[in-house]
Amino acid sequence: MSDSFTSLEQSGGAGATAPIQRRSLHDELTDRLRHLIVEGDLVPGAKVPEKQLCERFGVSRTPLREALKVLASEGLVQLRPNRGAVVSQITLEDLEETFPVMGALEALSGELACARISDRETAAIREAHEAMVEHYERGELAPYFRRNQEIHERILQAAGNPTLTSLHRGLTGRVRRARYMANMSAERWARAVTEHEEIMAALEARDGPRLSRILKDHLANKFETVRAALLGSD
Amino acid sequence: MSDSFTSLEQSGGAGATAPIQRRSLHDELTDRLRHLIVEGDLVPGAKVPEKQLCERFGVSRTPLREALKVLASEGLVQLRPNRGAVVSQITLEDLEETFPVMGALEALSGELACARISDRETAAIREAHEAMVEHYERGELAPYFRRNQEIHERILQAAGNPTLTSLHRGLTGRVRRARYMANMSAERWARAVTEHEEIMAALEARDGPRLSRILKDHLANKFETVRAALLGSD
DNA sequence: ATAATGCATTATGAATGCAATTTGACAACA
DNA sequence: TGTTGTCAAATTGCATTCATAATGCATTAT
Repeated sequence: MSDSFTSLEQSGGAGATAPIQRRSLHDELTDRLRHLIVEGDLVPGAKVPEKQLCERFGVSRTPLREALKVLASEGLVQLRPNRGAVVSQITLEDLEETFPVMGALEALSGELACARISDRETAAIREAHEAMVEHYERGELAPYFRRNQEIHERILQAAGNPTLTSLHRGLTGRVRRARYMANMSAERWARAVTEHEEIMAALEARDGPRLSRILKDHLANKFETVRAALLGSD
Repeated sequence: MSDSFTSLEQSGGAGATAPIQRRSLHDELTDRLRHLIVEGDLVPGAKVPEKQLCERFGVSRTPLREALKVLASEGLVQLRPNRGAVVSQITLEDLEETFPVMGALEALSGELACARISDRETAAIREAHEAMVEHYERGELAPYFRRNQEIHERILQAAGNPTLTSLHRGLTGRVRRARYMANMSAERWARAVTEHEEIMAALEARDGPRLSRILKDHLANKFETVRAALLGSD
């Protein structure tokens, strides 16, 4: 039996024998709602009437409410007893406490990644890095941002620590709604690219402590940018 | 009207006019279930039939299911579509990835705490520390453990970063079920107490980087103990 | 005119009901 | 003997229903 399974596994190729994924409604809903919130389609502070969302998604209230509970535990919405859910506001204070934590997590990811990453993956990240630099030189903000994000995600991935990845993802979701990157000054942008060069160097040298420090500083700088943008716009 | 309210406030005494706290069932249930799991009353790997729990708590399935969703998002239970929930197993691999993350978080908490803690709170922690040492000298494991936990929680608290506290709490919950501290050797115990002396010293000196490093190492050592216990018992 | 009160409407919290899926047992068959 | 197929019981996922609290509005009193 183990044999037949193995042969199946081999002949079928990657994923062919993976369990067909039949997602439950509440699971699907959770993802969709999270997406709506993270991408800003549901504005912070807005009430989230259950009925309206039910009609929007064509489901009953039960799975929707289950999804809301999960999102509440992630901090994306707030549930006020008997008074419904609101999309969480993200305040400067929130960011002030979120960034150091993300910094600590990214620092750890750098440390772990250096210890475990393969040459192959390093090369892949290098590739993403070059692409990102090109976008920078052309002044293409959105593609730059995507590549940037990809690099950080790949480092996280290379750390090989799902718990770490998951916590980081949660914080990213909270913060992403505050996309003030558009306000990024030319100087800050140049500086960020420089920092990324350093990140690549440390990664390719497998210098964990150094990468760790750079990532932490990188995030701290990023926060300063965001803070400046926030204070400036108010 | 403001007058009468004020007088009510004053005559009623503390809390008499405070909003009566009405927790929703699912919220209460979430806490209770979490407690059952963290404290090991529900053994890892065990199935969690909804009906049985409903009878146990005297509620219907709706709030119970909502609670399970939340616990699943915390990683305490696993939900298998159409197949119910099981209490998550905690494997050595899980611990191996959880501890470094906790280490990073505690390190950050040390850093932040040193920057913000008051003399008053430092003194309170010192008090807890002395009490813990006494329990150690008397060989009272359980009270020792409680004090130990109290100290780490107070440092977390002193860091003044709810996000950090919350993430840490989540990980603690996962790990606490693996209470192999009873297997702690005399040497390890002595070493742990020494480390706590160092923690106190660094905290009282407001030496953030040093406290940070000590906490990280402290946790790494703790993990080694747990790992040894795990490997030994299998 | 303004503020307070009572009522109707609406939304949320929880329970129940129903369809679909899984599970376990037992029989048929190679 | 071991495998496969079928079916009943149990369990889960979701929709619906009922109960309770919150909200909006009209009325009334000051």
